[in-house]
Amino acid sequence: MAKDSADMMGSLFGDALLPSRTPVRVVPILVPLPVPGAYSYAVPDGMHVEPGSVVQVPVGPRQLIGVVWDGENDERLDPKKLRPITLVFDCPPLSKEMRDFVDWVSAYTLSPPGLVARMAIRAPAALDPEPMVEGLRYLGGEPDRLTPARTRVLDLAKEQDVPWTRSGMAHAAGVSLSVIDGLIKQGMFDTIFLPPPPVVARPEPDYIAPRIEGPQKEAAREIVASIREGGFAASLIDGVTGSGKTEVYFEAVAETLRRGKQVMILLPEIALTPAFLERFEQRFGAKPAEWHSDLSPRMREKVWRGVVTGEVRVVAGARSALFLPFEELGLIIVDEEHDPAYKQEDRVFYNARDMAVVRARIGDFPVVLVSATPSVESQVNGLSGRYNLVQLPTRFGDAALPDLHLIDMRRHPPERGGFLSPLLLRAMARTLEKKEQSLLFLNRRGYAPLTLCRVCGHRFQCPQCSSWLVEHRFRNQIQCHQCGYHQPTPEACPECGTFDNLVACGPGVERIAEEVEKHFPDARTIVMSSDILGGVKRMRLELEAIAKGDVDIVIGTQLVAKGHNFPLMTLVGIVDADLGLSNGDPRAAERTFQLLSQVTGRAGRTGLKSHGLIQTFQPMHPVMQAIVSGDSTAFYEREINEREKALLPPFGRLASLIVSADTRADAENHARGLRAAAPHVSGIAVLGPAEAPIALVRGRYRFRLLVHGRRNSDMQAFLKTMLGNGPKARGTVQVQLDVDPQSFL
DNA sequence: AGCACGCCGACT
DNA sequence: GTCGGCGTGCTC
Repeated sequence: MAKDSADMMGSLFGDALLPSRTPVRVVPILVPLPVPGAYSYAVPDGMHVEPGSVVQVPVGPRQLIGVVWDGENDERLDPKKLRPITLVFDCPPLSKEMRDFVDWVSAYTLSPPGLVARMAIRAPAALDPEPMVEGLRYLGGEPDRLTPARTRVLDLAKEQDVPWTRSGMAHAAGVSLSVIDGLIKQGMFDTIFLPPPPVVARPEPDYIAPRIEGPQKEAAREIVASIREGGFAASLIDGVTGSGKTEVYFEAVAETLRRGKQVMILLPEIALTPAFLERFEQRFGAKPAEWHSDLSPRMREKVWRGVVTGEVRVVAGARSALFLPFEELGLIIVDEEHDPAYKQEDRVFYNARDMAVVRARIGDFPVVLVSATPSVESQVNGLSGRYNLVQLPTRFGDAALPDLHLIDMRRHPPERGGFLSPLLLRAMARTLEKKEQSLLFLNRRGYAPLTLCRVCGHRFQCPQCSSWLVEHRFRNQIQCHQCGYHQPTPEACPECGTFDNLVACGPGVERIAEEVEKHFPDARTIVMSSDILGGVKRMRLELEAIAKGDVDIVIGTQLVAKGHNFPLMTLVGIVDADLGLSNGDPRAAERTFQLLSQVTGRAGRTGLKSHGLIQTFQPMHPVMQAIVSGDSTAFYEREINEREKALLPPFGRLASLIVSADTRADAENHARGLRAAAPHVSGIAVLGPAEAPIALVRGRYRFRLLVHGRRNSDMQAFLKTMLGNGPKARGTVQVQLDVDPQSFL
């Protein structure tokens, strides 16, 4: 085939003579800006780019990192006027799979594709190859004077003829760096450049035989079988705390590694503890690579690079790990599937759990969701057979579920001024006598949630957001838990000026601690809440102290519910189990169920008999019943029905739009604006954050409307494209056509 | 996102 | 008269 004439001319006369005859190659590039699509750039002569290439391009006055994308360029742009790509980074291009995933997430979340793509290339310096490491090679020969230190170094170098680093060798030989430097000066060593060491060692699937038996083994077999079968499959492991869920999914990890594929384990940030990494190491002989927000830039870069090149086989990470551009991903695990931390709610709004399922579908490999208390939507998927439901109803080994009882606070009220029922206090006393540990849980920081003036009735309210100010006695402050506002605790009422008449209403953990100290002055008591001073370091020490048995009574907020194990804990008391049930969140019951399950699950891992006492004013409430009976079936059934009821008329099946926002109130406000702006839309359903997922699961609605964003023009654009030209509307919204994830599966 | 421009009210 | 608040538009 003859070359085209321009090319022939180019080779005859040199390209420089005929610049205008060479057609400008133009490629679409996603830039990290909130614009609806790709920008077009010219590819300079001699530069090689392909879809997925990571490049630097000029945008206005600055240089940004972008990704060469698929698809057409905007023909309205004159190719000759386009700005050229500045440079191509030396790293593998994003795979087609990854690009499809970015496009899908962008369409589904109605987020600009460039902002989604940015999440996949968020390891800034990683885009240049890692610098080589300087190594030393022994050349042979003897130095002029042989000292004992020098002998040790040379013996080591002769014994292990491998490249050493300066500091590595000094350390191994037990000498100082100057000894090594002296030998280098004498020409004993040659400096060579070595490829950088791997971030983490390779995990071995068969490092040890799995320690699982009975139902765990059966569950693992089931999941491993689905991996062997190949292709997409979604499973939900629903197992009580301590049932060995982790060991079960480790078998899925092992099988995937045996098949030469990479694995991603997603965890809520809080669960990425050293304990988890060690557990992984015990099974696989090496730690997984970590990925979370407070990774050092250097480490972030190494892991990112290891993932694209395929050197890293397993990543354990928080939700942002979902966008790591794996070379050959073969399995995603989403542990603590129900955890709200999987929701990202800035810039790009997404739930990493849902997007993990999508990524697995696109890559055609399995995904495993794991939880002791699955979210209602995953439960629906499990029950309907869309997900393969794997249940682990019993604890593993010698761990027994604690014996749980409700304390009806109407029949067993605390003494005046107190919050702990005599029944709970008695159980605590018995536990102390046996030299065992108790945990009191109250999900409320500070001393008291409300302060008022006995004389004039003034209530302390936040000047910025109008929620009550919470008294914190440790810090001598009153704080707003909504916006962070705080001031010193006042001594006089600002309204009537009266001194010493301010009264604290209701309990916080600090106040419970005060009550416990009154009843058990000799017990070693500790409060664990996110606002104790001393940060992570102090917390780690305190957890150690608890594990060693140096503490008798722990009083804590949510913080104690997650992750940590308290091996000596035999009594758990829930101070106010009803807290959180009546805050207007349609997800309140579900969240309370999850929290209470987690907290009561903290006890009883020892084999010692353990108890849980739950103080409630509503003993018949479905959450309380589900918790004490250990049977959540009826609870989930009811939750699903409740959510469905919320979807019935006035809009029901006729609704063509769903307005959903962070709170139901926000959604209502936005919907009001929309109804006024677009009276011809047949139905606008207003859903709180909780109902929207169910609506999608049931496939009732064709559109979803996410109400976010800040510009009037977003609203206008929406009205124009989706509703036709309605009257001008005020308000700020961002809108997207919804692609039902379930129809995609 | 960042930045520039333009329009109005509060001031040295 | 200016400074600076924010609402709006633009970036291939």
